[in-house]
Formats: sequence, C-alpha cells, structure tokens
Amino acid sequence: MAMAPSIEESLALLKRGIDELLVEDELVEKLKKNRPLRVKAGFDPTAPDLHLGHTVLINKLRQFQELGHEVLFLIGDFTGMIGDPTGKSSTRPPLTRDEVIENARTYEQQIFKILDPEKTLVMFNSSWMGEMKAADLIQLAARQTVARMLERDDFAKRYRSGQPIAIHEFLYPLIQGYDSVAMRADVELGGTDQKFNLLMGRELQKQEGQEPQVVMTLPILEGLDGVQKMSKSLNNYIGIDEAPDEMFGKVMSISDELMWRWFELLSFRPLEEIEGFRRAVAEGQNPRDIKFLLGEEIVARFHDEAAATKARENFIARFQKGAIPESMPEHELAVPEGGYPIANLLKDAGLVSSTSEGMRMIRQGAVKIDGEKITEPKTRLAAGEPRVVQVGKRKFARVTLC
RNA sequence: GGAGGGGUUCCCGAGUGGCCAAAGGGAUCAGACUGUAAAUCUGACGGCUCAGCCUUCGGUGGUUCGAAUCCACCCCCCUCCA
Repeated sequence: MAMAPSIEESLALLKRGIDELLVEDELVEKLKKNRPLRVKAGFDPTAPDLHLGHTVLINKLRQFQELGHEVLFLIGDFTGMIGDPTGKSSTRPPLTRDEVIENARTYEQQIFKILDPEKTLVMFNSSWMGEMKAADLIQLAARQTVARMLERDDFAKRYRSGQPIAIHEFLYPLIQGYDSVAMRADVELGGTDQKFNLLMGRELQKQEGQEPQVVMTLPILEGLDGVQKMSKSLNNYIGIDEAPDEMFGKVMSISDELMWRWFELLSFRPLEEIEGFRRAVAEGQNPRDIKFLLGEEIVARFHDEAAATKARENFIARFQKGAIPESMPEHELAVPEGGYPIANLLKDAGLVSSTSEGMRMIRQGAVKIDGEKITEPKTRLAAGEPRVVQVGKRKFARVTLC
C-alpha cells in the first residue's frame, strides 16, 4: 500500500478535468474527517449501454475509490419511469417497468469494467421511492416553488419558447434531491446539465438536518458529431462494449478538432504530453497519427493492448490500402426465377434498407461484387460460388446464391 | 370555460388549389479528393417488378377534372384570459 495522499494531493487529483466543485471548502472539511466518503452518482436507466460519455464521470468515481472512498452507484429505476427532461426539448416517453429492469441489469454488468466492486454499492431509488405514499410525495413537492423550478435553465427555455413542460417533470429534480437524503450522500457527481438537480440535493439535505453534499460537475462529452452531447438516442456514441475495430474506426471518424477535446476528457495521459501532441500537429505532423494514439488508448482500456494494435492495423489495411475485411456477415439466399436483381440482393443481405436505396447505391457507383464495380442497375445474378458484396467502403457481406 | 396560434417527409422548417415525393438547413449515405471513417467539393436522401408505377403532409369524410393547400367533424399541442 502506498502512503495515503495528503488532503492537498487528493484535492488536486479530484479537481483535475472537472467543471465545477461546490463547495470546495466543504469538501476539504469532509476529507479531513478521514473516513470513507459516500460518493453518489445517479444513472437514468434509459440507455442500456454505457458509452464513452458516461466514462468521464465513472473515471472520476474510480479516482474517489482509489483514495479510499465509497461509491454509491444509483440506478434511477424509479425516476427512469418518469423520464428526465434534461437537455431534451420535448417530453420523453416513460419507460416500462420491464425495460427499466432490463436496462439496469446491463448497467450493473458494465460499471465494474471501471469501478472497484469492493468499494461500490449499487442502489435503486425505487427501494425508497416505491414506499412513498401520494401524501409524502405532495409534501416533498410542497418544499419548492414553481418559480424556483423555472430557474432551471432548460425549463426556463422551454417555458419561454412555448414548449410543453409536464407537471411530473418538476418532480424529477425533487426526487433526485431526495435520493441524496435517503442515501446520505457526502458528494454527488453529475454532468454540468445536472447542476440544478445536484444542488436540489443540498437543499433537501439541509432541510432534513443533514450536512449538505458537495456537488461536483463534470464536462459533457461531445459525441461523434462534435456538436451534441454523446448519447445513445442521438446515435453518436461509442459503447464500451463495442468491438475493437468498430471502436477504433469511430474514434478515427471524429474531426481533428474534436480529437483534442476527447484527449482532454478521456485520455489518462498527462496534460503536458497532450500539449506536446498539439505542438507537433501545429508543426506539421499528420493529425491522423495522433488520432491513432487516442484510438489505441481507448481500445486498450476496454479490450487490451493487442486488440488496440490489431485494430489500428486493420484500419490501415482497410482504408489506406482498400483491403477486404477478414470477417463479414454471411448470407445464403435462394435465387428467384430469372436471376437475382442486384438491388434486391443488397436489401436481402442487409446492406441497404430498401431496394430503392440499393438502386441508388448502384447508380452512385458504390456497389462492388468480388471487387468489381456494378454500374448496371438491372444486372441479375445466377447461383454460384460465394461472392463478396460491398456497398461503399464499409459495408460488406459474403453471399452464396443457390 | 373563452379567444387566438399550430400539427408537413429522420429532425428543424418552407409551402395556402395543378409546375409537390413537397424549398432550405441539419443528420445520414455515396462519389471525388486526401493526410483519416478529418476537412473540402459533388450528388443522393418515401417505396416498388425503378427512364414507369404506387403510397405520403395529425385522423375521418367532403368540395373539385385536380387538395399538403378549400369545407365539416374529430384527436393532439401551445399562448393569453378565466
């Protein structure tokens, strides 16, 4: 065991890469108590797969654990059935009980890729919220005013622009705050968009006579598009369960500009080293090579070094040299009367979503069979040996016609 | 309860009787180029047995040679007043 770090050292580590810490002095006081702190983070079980965006926060939780603190990983199974309005311009449909349970299970499976199970308590807010009577809930609701709720930025915006706000959405911050009371949290982490909700926890804890939690907000990671936050529903994410090639490829697809942001929020490299990369690129080094490093670091974290190296090699073979991937989906299809029209073949092999799209792809010169470009939309194929069918640079299938 | 505004293709959003499968932007996909699945440029972007045909503009039913556009009723949303 290494020597326990000083409070100054702990604080410095914990503050790295965060957005805001409220209130720093209170955190110092808590650290001085020299006991494991109860560090809360809540997850809405709407997205069944953890992605890189979540890991910004989870990495921070792990740092707390490394300093000897205890993580309370809250699965918002109760709140998940309400639907948090955060960042949404319209109301999200509530999840069913079964969906929530299913999603929650996936979370539990995945967080331990990063967190230490010994120092993690997984909790479900239905265990106390489910006990609440309607009267209790109304009492909870009585503690805050509508004006206070409208201070929350996204509510204010929606209210101003005439977008609907359902009453139940006001309950969300209250319940999240109440969770902190029930869990007796010392610290709560969340994205910057969670600030209002996190502060609500402090309010309610104070009203209950508890020492208020310290609030730490972490920056929101932009998704693959570089604009909107990474999220499953926007399909701009990299899941931590994804295959190495896929993960690497997605990292390579981010813009050179976004790459720096990702380095800042996702890389474990020292800040000075990243600064060095920036200088190198400014002096003419190909940013692609720096992006390779980022891709490898991320693949290695969720798979291993060998997978990372392999993913890079595959990427080079495939996109720089145009090689055909080693493995691809296989299909066996029966040839209809008069031969298999190519557009239908593409659709049936799952390479395009409709024959119309298949037609378009052919017209655009995107379709190759055994490496040979197909230009005639009316081409029909007869039965024969397995063929490699390709649409664009990335979609392949091995098809046997019989 | 009253008055007004609105529901358009994945999203935003134009379109008020034929030139509308529906402008524009975003997203996406493809092609070119390349230093990468970056950037940039070009194109595509409802479906089909694809140079033609079929089905779309909240729902149903009308008017009309012809409707996303007009009429009736219904459903949903927003604002103000109560």
